[in-house]
Amino acid sequence: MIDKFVKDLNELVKQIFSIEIDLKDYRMVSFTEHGDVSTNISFELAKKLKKNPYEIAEGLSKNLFKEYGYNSYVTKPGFINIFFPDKVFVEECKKIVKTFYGKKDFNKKKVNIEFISANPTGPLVLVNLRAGIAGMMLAKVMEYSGFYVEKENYINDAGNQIYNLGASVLYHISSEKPEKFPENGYKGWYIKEIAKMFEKTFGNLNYTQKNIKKASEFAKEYILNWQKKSLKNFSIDFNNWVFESDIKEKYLDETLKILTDKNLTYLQDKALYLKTTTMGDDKDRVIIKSNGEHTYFLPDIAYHYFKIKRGFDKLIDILGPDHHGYIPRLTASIKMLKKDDVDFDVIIAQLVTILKNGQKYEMSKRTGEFITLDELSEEIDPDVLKFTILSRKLSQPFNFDIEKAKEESMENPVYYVQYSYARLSSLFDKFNLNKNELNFSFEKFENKDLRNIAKKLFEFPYIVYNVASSYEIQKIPNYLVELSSLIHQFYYNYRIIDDDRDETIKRITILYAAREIIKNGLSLMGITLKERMFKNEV
RNA sequence: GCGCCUGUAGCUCAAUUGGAUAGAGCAACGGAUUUCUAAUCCGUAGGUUACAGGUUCGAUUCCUGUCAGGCGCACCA
Repeated sequence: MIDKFVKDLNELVKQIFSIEIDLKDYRMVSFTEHGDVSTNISFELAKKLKKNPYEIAEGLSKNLFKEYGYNSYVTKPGFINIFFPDKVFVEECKKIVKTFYGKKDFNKKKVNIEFISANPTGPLVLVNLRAGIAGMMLAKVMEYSGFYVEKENYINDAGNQIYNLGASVLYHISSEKPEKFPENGYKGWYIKEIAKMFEKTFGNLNYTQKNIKKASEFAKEYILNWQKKSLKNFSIDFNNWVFESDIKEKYLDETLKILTDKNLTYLQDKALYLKTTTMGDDKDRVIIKSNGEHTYFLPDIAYHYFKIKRGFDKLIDILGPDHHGYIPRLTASIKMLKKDDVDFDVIIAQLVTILKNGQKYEMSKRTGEFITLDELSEEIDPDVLKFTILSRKLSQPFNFDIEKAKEESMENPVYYVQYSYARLSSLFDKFNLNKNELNFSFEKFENKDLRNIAKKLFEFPYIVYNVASSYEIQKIPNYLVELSSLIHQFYYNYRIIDDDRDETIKRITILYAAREIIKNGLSLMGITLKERMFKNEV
C-alpha cells in the first residue's frame, strides 16, 4: 500500500512540476498520528522551485484526490497527511494471518555474519552475550528481508595466548616448574580446575614445551565446549565455527601470494608490509615480522579471503569497541582481495558495564574477576537479558545493574509484551476461536482504537527492513512495546467478546493479526512465547 | 597529541536517520477491578537534550569550538 502511494506521489510530482525526485535520498513518507502516513515532499519541492511549501502542499493534496482518490489534508508549514480507506488495513490483516507477512522472497544475496569470536582462553562474559544476541537477531532479520545468511564464529586457536593458556594450566600441577607464574598467563579460578582435570587424565607432567602444548590443546577443547554450553542457554548457535589454525594451514599462503602478486606488499627493515594506505588506512601494516613470524593481521586477512571465496555478497563483522582502530586496515585488505562487489560492514557493539547495586563491577579476564554467562543465566531470566540488550542501540555503551534486573524483573518490558500475547491467547481460547471464522472483508471500523491497532501492524515490515539496513536492533523491541501498549489499552477499555457476534469477530480478527505480529517480533528476538502468564505463579 | 564512541527526566534507555507537543520503564504521588488475566489501565510530578555558536521552513540529530567520560593509536593477539 505504501509502496503504491509512493509511486503515485512520485508520478504526480513528475506530472505537475516536471521534477523527478529520488525517493530513496531522504525520508519522504512516514507513519504519523496526524493521519495514516505523512509526507514532507513539499519542503523539498519548495527548495527546488523557490516557492511556498504550504501552497505546493495544497496543490498536491487536491490532485492526490483528483488523480488517485487519496484523502489528505495539509498542516502548518506544509506537511501532507494521508488517510487510507479502512478496508486496506483489513486486507493487510488477512496477509498477516495467511502469509509470512512482509517476508521478502529470496533475493539471491548471501550474507555472512560473524560475531562473538572470543578467544578460547576463558568463559564468555556479558559483552559476548550482547554481540551474540544481536547477531542472532540480525541474522533472522536479514533472512526475513530476503537474504541467505550464515552465522559464523571465528576462533583464534593458534596464537601466543593459547601457549600462555597451556603454560598457566601446566604451572599449577607441575612439580618442577619455574618460580614465577608465566608472564601474560591467565589467573582465573577455572585455570586451576582445568589443571586438576588435566592432571587426572595425563598425570603429573613436567614443565616442558611439549607438555605445555599438550596442556594448551586440552584447555582449549575444554573451554570451547564450555562456551558452547553457555551459548546454548541463550539459544545462540552458528552455521560455522572457523578455526584460525585451519585458516593458517589452508589459506595463508594463497592470500599472501595474491597480495604480493598484486604488488601490494614491500620489505622494509626485514619485515613485510601491506600497503593498506592505498586503501584509506593511515599507515601501512606489518604482516610478516622481521623474525619470520606473521602478525595476527595476516590470518585475519586470510579468514576474510576465505569468506569472499565462498561467494558472500555481504560480510558483517560484529566487533568490540577495542577493535575500532582495526577497521580501516581490515577494510583495506578486503578491498584488495574482493572480486566483484562485496559489501563489508563492521558493527561495533559498545561496552556493557555491570553494576551491582549501583557500584561498578570491575572485570578482567587476566585476573579472573568477572561474571560469567552461566552465572547470569542462572540469576536472571534469559528473556529479560535478551530484551534488555536488544532494546539498546549497539553503538551505545550501557550500564546493566544485576540486582536491579532481578528486583525489577516482574516489571520488565519483556513481560509487558509477553503478557499482551498471553492475554490474547487466553481470550481466543475462551472464544473458542475457529480461524476460518475470521472476517477479512469488512469495509469500515466502528472503533477508532481498533483501527489504530490495525494501522500499527502495518508498520511492522518497514521496521524490520529498516533494521536489516541500519542494524539498529532496538527498533523491534521498541515497536513491540508500543504495539503491546495499544493492545493492553484496548483490552482494558473495551469488552472484546460480547453478544454482538459480528462485531466480536471483527475485533477478534484484528487482534488475532496483532498477536501474529507479536509472535513474529518476539521470534526475531529469540524470546519465548507464553500462552499463559500469572504473576502469583512466579 | 591524534582517531573512534558517548553525553537526553532522580536511575536505565528511546526518539520513524533533519520533522509536527523530546517519549517509555523503574523510582515518587493519586486514582481504576461484582466483567474476557491488575504482570493491566488512567492521572500528577519530573527537561535550557553537557555548554557556546553556526547551517534552514524546522536541529536531540548535521558543521565548528569548549568541557566531561570510555576505548583505541605495536614487528601484541
